[in-house]
Amino acid sequence: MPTHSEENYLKAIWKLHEAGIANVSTNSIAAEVKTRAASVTDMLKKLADKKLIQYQKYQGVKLTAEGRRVALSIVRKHRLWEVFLVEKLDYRWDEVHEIAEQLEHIFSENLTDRLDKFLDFPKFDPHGDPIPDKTGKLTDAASVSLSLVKAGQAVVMTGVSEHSAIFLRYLDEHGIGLGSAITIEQVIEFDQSLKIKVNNKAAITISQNAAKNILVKLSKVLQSEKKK
Amino acid sequence: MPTHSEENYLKAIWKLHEAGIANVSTNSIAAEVKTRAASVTDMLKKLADKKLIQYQKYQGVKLTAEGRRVALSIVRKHRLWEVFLVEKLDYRWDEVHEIAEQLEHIFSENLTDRLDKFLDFPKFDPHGDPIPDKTGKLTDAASVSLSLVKAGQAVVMTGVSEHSAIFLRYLDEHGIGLGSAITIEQVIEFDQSLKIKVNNKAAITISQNAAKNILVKLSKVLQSEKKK
DNA sequence: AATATTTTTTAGGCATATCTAAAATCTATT
DNA sequence: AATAGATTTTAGATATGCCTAAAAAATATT
Repeated sequence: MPTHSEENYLKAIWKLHEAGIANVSTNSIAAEVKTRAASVTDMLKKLADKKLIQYQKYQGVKLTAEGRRVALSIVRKHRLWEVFLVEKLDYRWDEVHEIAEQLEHIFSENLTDRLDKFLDFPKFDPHGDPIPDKTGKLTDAASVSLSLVKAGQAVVMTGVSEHSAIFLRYLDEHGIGLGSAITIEQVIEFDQSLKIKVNNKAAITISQNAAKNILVKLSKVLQSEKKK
Repeated sequence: MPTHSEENYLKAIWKLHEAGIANVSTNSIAAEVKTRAASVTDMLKKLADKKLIQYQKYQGVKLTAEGRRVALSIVRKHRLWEVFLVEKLDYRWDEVHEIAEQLEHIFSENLTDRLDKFLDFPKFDPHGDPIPDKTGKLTDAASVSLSLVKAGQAVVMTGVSEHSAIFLRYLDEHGIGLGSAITIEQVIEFDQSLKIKVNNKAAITISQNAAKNILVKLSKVLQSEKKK
């Protein structure tokens, strides 16, 4: 049974890998788990001993099938608890991360399954991230960054790629949330900021930096998939 | 902030104290937390340094006010989560202990309060044990009105449900106080008044009205039933 | 290709929490 | 009051997980 710490490292490696890095570096892991590179090296040796990662000195790491399984079970729990916190305990989407970081380590597969059922088998967490199923499969959001969408296009918001509370509150303040219908009125040439309409209200302007971190879907297909 | 382990020790000491031991012994703690006496001694030193217990070598331990506060917050969380597991996730009352042992360490006072509200402020956990409120107060589970006890039963007085000076003086005059051992000799059919012995002195008679306002716990039977 | 810079690893510590074995202390009995 | 037995504490290890500082290796720059 992996320790909390081991689980955190596996999750971090999974996240980084998910972000597109094939061989995850020691430093990037250190940044992700908020520790020092030396501590990461220590842990990598242990995880390699336990066959949860493939690791060769100076060459970065990859999850093994078993390591990936563990990582996904943590991600599954994290995201399910986030749904619980928001839907049942009325937390806002920018408040749930720290608590879910603790809850994700609660061990009982049966508990996870019952929670899943209690929440009516949600497919996405409050930030639009997909929740792995029991077997580790995850529905691909197939979303694209709002910053890549052309003027005139109508899209639906499906998620965020930046999860900080500050950013989430920024979105709240601008009336932007999961499922929001967004129309791009204009892409300002000078700084690539966007003039957009959210749910057909008065147009607002958001920076390119903000747009980069907003994930959207071009069609309206998502509406049926999304169960709130 | 106490560690998980410190919290477990404080909870164990609280439990043992609750069971009637004034100065809790090292061995009894070792049995409760399932570890060795030497490990307990180590931890007792640490807890004493942190002023969570009063500890003198070879003399047993007592919780300080702060230690009790911590212990009760753990007990509160444990029992609230047990209610959640049984009422929301359909667990049976004999299945919830291990999972609640993990959940009780989740830290967020706000989460605890929201959970409490979500569960509609339960007073007892699925085993009938009282749930401490935010301030650490707990309703005594075992307490029932003396007027509901059958003839022949031996009980111990635990409280009153009527706080007037007149009533309290009445109790004083009859030698009835917290901790008094009361035996019901006879329930008089005509007016439901009770013939009782207090601390094995000569039998006295009290009215049904008085009996109604005296809270007692059944001294033997209930204790064993409680830990099913 | 040689050197400078960055990244990663090693070496050596520290704190937590546990253990066994032995010593110290308390308690109960004769 | 002396001693046998039980309890508790100390001493000395072990494992986890973190740290800093220095060495080693990889990468970038000239």
